[in-house]
Amino acid sequence: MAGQHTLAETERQVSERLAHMNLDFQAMAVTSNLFRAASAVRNHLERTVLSATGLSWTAFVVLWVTWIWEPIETRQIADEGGFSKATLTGVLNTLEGRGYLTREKSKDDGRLVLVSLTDSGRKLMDGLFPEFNKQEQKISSVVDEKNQTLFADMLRAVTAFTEAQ
Amino acid sequence: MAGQHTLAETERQVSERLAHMNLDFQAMAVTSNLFRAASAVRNHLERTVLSATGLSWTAFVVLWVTWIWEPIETRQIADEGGFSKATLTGVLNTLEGRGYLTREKSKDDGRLVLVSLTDSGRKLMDGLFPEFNKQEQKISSVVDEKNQTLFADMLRAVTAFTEAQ
DNA sequence: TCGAGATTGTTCGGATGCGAATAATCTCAG
DNA sequence: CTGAGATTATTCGCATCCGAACAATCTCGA
Repeated sequence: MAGQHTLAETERQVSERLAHMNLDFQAMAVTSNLFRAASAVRNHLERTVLSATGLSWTAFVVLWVTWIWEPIETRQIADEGGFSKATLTGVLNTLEGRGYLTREKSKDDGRLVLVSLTDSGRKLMDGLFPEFNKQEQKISSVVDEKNQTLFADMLRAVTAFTEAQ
Repeated sequence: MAGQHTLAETERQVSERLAHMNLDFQAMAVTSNLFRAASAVRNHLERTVLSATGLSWTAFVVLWVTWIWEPIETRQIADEGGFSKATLTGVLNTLEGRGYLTREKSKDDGRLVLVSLTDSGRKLMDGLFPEFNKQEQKISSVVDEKNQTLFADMLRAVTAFTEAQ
């Protein structure tokens, strides 16, 4: 829940407190709502879809990326998922311990480690992702069908620009 | 950086691997780009604006919410910031230890704790937030001026719907 | 008034999360 | 061939993160 203040109340209070500072409130609204939305959706998906599996959000992302690209180099998982290599090492330990994936040294380059799903991990994702996608569909449906492409395009543009900085 | 695969390559690979599963790819694009964008922007702001201050992202959010609403109840900080009470306790310990804010028991309700910025904390935000907002402006500028309102509205709608679930 | 139930912040245990340092491996100019 | 520099995954220390259990406090019907 949004707590005591609605989004509108919060934005009113912000502009009141910061009125004298000559800021770009439009830009502030864009980024702050970006984080709010991402956080709300993540929390929702964790509670509705992930909690039953005992997977953390990051663990799910790791499994998902591996599911799509396996066998995949660890550095690419970290890139796709948006977290550090150090974080990934810990999550891979967790997921390997639960038998969802395996690590294997690359034969071409001894520095690299390749990650693949086990049968158990693949079975998990086969059952889990359709469920996950149903929730994605419900959430996305608040945006008009015709605007969804524009919405995704805007998000892509923000990502591309920011990563290029 | 986005790593070896562009956004387009990733989405192509996804639809190739999951073509047989009858999923809503439009919805998948919306949510996955939502997370990518939020993660990219957060990482960028951490590196460009926050790293010099030694503040974590969450610590900054706590300071920002307190800055806007002080004196503020801790439960509201957690609500506005989108993280748990348990997390907040730890971050408040850190920020209180650095002298940026103070905790005080509510006189009206002995269960509540009120948080306020110290002079040091207020001074920090006075200097830091305009810098932060400049980056927000740069990032938001990738979306047409006339579309920014629509963009923020879509994000607000996603948040409102998801939190109501 | 009073006590069962609700609410709040903290504590606890365990899993992320990151930057910096490290060891292993690869690259490529000389 | 070779060794200095680059690249990679891991380790380390520390700061988030969260759900669950907890103690303190409030509420409100009987």
